[in-house]
Amino acid sequence: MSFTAKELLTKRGVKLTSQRLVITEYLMQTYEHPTADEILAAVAEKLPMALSRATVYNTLKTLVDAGVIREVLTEPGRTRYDANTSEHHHFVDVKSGRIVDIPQEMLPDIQKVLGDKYNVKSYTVTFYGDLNEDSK
Amino acid sequence: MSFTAKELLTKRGVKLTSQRLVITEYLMQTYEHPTADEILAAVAEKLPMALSRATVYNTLKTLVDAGVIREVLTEPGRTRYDANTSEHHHFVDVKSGRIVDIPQEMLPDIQKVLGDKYNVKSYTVTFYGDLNEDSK
DNA sequence: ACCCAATTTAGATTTAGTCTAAATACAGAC
DNA sequence: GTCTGTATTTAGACTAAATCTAAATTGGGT
Repeated sequence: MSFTAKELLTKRGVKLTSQRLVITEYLMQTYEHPTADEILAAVAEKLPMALSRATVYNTLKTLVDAGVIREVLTEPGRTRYDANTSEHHHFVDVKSGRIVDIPQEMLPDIQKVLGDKYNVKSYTVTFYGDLNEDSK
Repeated sequence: MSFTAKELLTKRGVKLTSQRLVITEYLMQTYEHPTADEILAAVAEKLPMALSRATVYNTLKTLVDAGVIREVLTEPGRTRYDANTSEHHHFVDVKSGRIVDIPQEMLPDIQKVLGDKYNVKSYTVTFYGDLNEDSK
């Protein structure tokens, strides 16, 4: 049901390296939708081995291409990453910047409403607003 | 019904300058969702006066803050701009990169479905897929 | 015409991301 | 286990997008 990072990479045909494993593991256990630099900082500090900026970017590209993670675009100029690859969307709390996952099932299916003219392969919905804290 | 750039800026409390006018006019007559650099290139070439990069960025920020234009985030690392401020969404043709406006009315209203926990102020839907060319 | 605040400007700076070429790691053949 | 070739990682140079700075310009109000 729920895969380890190692199983997931293998399943998706990504060769195992310690850098790829540790980046994937980090993304799987955070809900923070971190940027590449945040990933570098977080992973580098808990690692004995070195980890270069280029490797973080290379690895993120590899993982996105393999479908292991997704890019999240919610603000200008920064790309964030999300290990949740189930179909889902995002809610941005505009005060804190916190990004919360919104499962596909919470929304009506709008994939089909566009009709023949548009062959929709995927879509993302990004909500902006205030997250009601007491119902966290 | 349909405003001139000058009327729109005045209505929104943005002081008139020739740079602001010409950038707003350019955005109002294109459907290309251009980046800041594309705006600079397009506007600079048809202008007698100079126009600096900083002014383009300053002006775009001013116009976004005043609600005259919107930012469009469809791809990593590049911010695009759209003078269509009616509630609408975007379809990205993944082959050509062309971005097409999708009016709010084409979609079910998903503003309300999230319930009390989320106070949605705005949302954007971005579709990715193939645009069927013969029905253009 | 003068003044003051807002705007524009060139260019330096910052930040996100890419590229390059050398070093390292790893899987398969033996 | 060692060899060998390809893939991966690396440091650091580089590029591109956006911001900052401080000086020059503009333009409305008197």
